[in-house]
Amino acid sequence: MKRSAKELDYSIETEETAVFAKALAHPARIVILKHLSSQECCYTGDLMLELPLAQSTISQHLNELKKAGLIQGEVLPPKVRYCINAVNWAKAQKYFNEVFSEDFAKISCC
Amino acid sequence: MKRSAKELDYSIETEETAVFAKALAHPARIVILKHLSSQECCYTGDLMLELPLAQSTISQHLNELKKAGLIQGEVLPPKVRYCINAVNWAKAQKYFNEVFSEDFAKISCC
DNA sequence: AATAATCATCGTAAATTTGCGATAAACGAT
DNA sequence: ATCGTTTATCGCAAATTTACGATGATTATT
Repeated sequence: MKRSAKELDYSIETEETAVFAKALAHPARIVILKHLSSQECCYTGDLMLELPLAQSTISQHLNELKKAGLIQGEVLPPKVRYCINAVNWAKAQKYFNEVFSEDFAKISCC
Repeated sequence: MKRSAKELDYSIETEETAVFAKALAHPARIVILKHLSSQECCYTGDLMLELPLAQSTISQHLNELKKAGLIQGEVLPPKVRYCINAVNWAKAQKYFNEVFSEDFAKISCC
């Protein structure tokens, strides 16, 4: 890794797509996102029942998703309720649709 | 990372979704995929014109995409022609659509 | 047989990711 | 004021990712 983080070698959209993809790049985070998008909201404790991971690890995964902008947390002491971030969710939908806009089902390329 | 790679803690679909997402989790690979899906096929040399990376690094990224199943290479000495893998491309489309099936545009969750 | 072109692989270094237990922080309830 | 509940953060270790230059492999051309 010799490249500076400040250089801008790619378009904003390309960079953001990669950030969203990285957020999805772990099965635990897929589980969390699917759970949140089907159940509207949930607490960290709920996720501990669905994941084979320590509480601290789940908290880290939640933080990854938050950093990527896909979820948001509302503090309701002593709990924290997590939900999908609607704005960035729509953005991610759009970006992934663009990546996969082309359909190769009937094209025999090679 | 204390967990064994052999344990199966998640569903096959969840694991595969994460693998596809990891393949997309770098801007260079987004560029490659977009290029391939718009241009049908291309050679490694073509990608060197579009990416600020060394040839060996691009080769590694191509290998990542190949391992994830999203692309395939046909050896045409001394070149190699890369294309989208239609079967897994369709699979990835389906998986991402499932993750993002829910629409939060009009739902005020939190 | 030697050369040029193209791409993969090797070796290495730095950064990041993933995981855990332990501990801290926040707050309601007692 | 202390205790229990819930979640975040710290510190650490192991694994993986990303990047490069150098080298190797393959094959057409000379």
